Amino acid sequence: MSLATTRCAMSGSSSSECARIVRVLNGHYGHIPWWPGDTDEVLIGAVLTQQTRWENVVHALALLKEGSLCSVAALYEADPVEIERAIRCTGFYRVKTRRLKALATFVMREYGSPGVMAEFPTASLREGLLQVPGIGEETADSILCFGFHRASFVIDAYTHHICRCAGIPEQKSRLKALFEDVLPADPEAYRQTHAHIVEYAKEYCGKKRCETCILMNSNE
DNA sequence: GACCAGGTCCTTG
DNA sequence: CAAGGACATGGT
Repeated sequence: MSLATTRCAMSGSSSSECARIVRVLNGHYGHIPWWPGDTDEVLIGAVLTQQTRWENVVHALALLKEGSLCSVAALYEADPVEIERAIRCTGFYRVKTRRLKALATFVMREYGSPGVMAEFPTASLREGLLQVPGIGEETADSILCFGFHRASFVIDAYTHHICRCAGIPEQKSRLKALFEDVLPADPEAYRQTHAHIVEYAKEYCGKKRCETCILMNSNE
């Protein structure tokens, strides 16, 4: 990539820095496919990907499909042992099985199906999801953003990390509001921006040190 | 063998 | 409220 590596003094507001991150990453990556798949798959994958590599999640989803367990309705009825066996490769498989059961129970009892859920407003869904044990802010927003195509921005460890590199020391809760204030209303922009951030972080940010946040510290 | 991965919850100080 | 630990397998 032919980007300046000179670091510049951080003089902009957090809001304009946020906008800059969105703009720079979009210019760098353009449109990239991210988390395709139906709503059921996103609901399940959102739990499985907690603190876990996506490749392992893909494998688990394939195993769930083989056992006809890759749907909220199926998980609702399934024997936990069967679920555990399929998702073992994602780690934390006992907790995650409990969380999937809790999520499936919530969806089936409160709505009847993910399809019916889609008729409800974002705020209502978010409030409900956060009541489910094992569904925190990031998982809830992932479900809303990628499963129901809502404009609810996902703040994960990567986003927090990159913002810190860019001189935005805000807390995660505050970051969500910052991005949502800067992004256009189009849910697709929310999806793409999150995708860009994750791709960027995985590609350039080392574990311990982060002298690699080149884009964030460049002049454009 | 050490260290980390697209978190969340519970316990402590 | 911040910090630390538990949950667990798989890749580097």
